[in-house]
Amino acid sequence: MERDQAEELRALQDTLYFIGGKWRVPVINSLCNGNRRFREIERSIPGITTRMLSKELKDMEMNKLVTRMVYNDTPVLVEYEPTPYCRTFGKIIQEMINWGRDHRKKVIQKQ
Amino acid sequence: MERDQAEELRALQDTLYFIGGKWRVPVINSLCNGNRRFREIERSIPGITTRMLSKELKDMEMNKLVTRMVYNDTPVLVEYEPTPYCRTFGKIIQEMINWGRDHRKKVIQKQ
DNA sequence: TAAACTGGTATACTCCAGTATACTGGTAAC
DNA sequence: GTTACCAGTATACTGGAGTATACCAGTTTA
Repeated sequence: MERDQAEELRALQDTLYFIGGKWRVPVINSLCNGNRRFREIERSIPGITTRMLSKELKDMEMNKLVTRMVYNDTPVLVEYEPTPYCRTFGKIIQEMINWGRDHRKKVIQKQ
Repeated sequence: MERDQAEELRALQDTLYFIGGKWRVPVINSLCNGNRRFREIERSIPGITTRMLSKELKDMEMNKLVTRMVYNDTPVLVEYEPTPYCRTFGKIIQEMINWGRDHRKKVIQKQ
């Protein structure tokens, strides 16, 4: 049986669309690494602005990648919990980390 | 030994940067599927324009992801050959295809 | 009591990735 | 002789992703 290139391309493009911008994957990664609070996530991703993180988390909440939990202690405590669905990105992210690592090695080697 | 989150993030961001825009991954995928000629690649990726494909292939040539071969028959024949390095993306792409497929299933299921 | 933390929002701006469209010069098929 | 293929280039335009910066109200630390 022949592989359906069109179907594969669709699946691929769905994933790329879902990943979207510059910050989605790093945010997922941060959550999967155990970071939960807003400033904690922010600090774990150098370069991201509050605005972008805020947008990203809202978007991810709508897409059921993250659950926003508010605890009414004083001061109020907010935690972002990655959903099981969020964690299904794990393999892709791991492959990306591996590739990036090898790439860096290769670049250093060349110099 | 503790995992180095900063190092992992760097590797991840390197990969994301390398992937760059909307078309890099689909083009790599097309090449890895055996498409070689300009119009052939173009047709295999619905929605891409000649301009974007041209830019992408040039960029990929500079980054040693693709080799441009010109055969001086008449009419001139041009072929784009993916380098071994290009093929190292295979795992990431496969994981992306898998994820996209599962995602689609999940979405259809919900309706 | 001033500084620094929390979890964000508001406004303004910029730049370039991606789109749209037309065109070229040569070859080959109908 | 006109339509269609090949492998692209040229020009013009735009939307929105991402940046920069300031601000808020409350709390805790020095």
